[in-house]
Amino acid sequence: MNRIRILLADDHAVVRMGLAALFSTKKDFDVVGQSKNGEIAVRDAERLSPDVVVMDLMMPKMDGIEATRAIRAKCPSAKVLVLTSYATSDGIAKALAAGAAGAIMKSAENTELVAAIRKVAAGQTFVSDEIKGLMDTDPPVSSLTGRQSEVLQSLTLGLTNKDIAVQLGISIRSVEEHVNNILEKIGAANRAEAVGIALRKRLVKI
Amino acid sequence: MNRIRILLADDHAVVRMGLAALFSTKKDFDVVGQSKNGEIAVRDAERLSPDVVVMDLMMPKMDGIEATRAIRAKCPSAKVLVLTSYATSDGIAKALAAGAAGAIMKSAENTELVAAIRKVAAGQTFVSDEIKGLMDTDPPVSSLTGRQSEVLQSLTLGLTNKDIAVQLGISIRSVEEHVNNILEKIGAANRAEAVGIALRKRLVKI
DNA sequence: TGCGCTACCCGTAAAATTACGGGTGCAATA
DNA sequence: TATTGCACCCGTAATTTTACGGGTAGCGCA
Repeated sequence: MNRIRILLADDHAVVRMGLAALFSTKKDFDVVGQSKNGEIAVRDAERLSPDVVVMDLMMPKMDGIEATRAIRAKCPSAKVLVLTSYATSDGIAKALAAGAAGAIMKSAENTELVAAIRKVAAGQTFVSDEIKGLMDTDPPVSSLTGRQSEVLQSLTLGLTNKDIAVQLGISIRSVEEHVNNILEKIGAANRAEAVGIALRKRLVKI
Repeated sequence: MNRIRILLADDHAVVRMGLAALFSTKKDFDVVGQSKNGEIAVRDAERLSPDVVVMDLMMPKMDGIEATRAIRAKCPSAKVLVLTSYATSDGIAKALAAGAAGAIMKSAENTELVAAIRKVAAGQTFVSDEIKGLMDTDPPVSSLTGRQSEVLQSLTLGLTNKDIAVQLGISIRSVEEHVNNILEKIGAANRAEAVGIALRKRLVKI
């Protein structure tokens, strides 16, 4: 019988233990490893070649999105199931674009989680209803350009346009244009709202 | 032998399972209940009179701080140990003010968590070094007045001073004063930074 | 009773932001 | 090759925010 080989990637030891405890009750599940950050997860995935990687999005060293991309590149047979505590449309969209096969929230019931693992292991995709609803009611922002992300990050730190111009070595007028483009793209009426949206949707590092 | 009666309050089933699995390996620990939100935790604490409540801060229905306050009021013999994934100085300070006996991060190692439980069960306080460091490097904001909290919340939503004046039924000039007081109190140079600080420090609901 | 705190009110002026208009050069790509 | 998108540049004007100054009234607490 072919058991599903599972790698757990989460920085919280209690979460890894909980997942391991849950999966140990399923005869067709085999937890082959646990990784406490993204970097280690990538190495462990190469070493252990699991069928499914259960991936937290917020981890130190390397976040779940980058780790997902790296794992999909290095061992394409490993499916990635994103397991997150705070889901944002943009985060999920990025994870799926990076090659994740599914996404589910940590608040999900055990049965749903087990079903999700089986589904992605079978090569199908699985996105929980809760997350689907989120993607519908709050569609992801069309992605920001590199410059826009830099400027948005600076906005959240309270830099004025002049500050940003000096920091980036461009004119104030250009910064104003970047800011206006950001406001339009993320649907903010002003820079304070832009900061609110950026942090709530995790468009920048918190 | 008096085992330590423990109630687990966390909205994530996997975390509750992980904690239960960990504590089941300790002969002096007895997990007597699990609650998936703050409201239920308060009821369960009354019903089960545990020695220690392991309390997540971010939960639906009622957050961990309110739940801590309610539990300390209704059954003072129950010690509360805060277990959080994203610690902020303000959140921890509020939890301790609400009567929590300790605080530790979810990224803590199992041994530290077990030690923390034993310590608060024995009537001592326990704040992990990581959280102590956070409180030192980033001391909590002197608490905002009710009006200031309202205004700060509106700032994060991108309302202009005029909008807020209409919403609260006061003059723009008064709103300006509230905003200035907020900026000074939380150490922000302008409203965009105020929004950034408010959301990063969880001074308002996310 | 006096003190401090909060919630309000008012005016003026400088600074910053936002909203319009107009451009060029460059790189990728269809 | 033509188009598109991005990063830049410039000007003007309205609006908003921020920084000063001043004030009153109510409330709890020492």
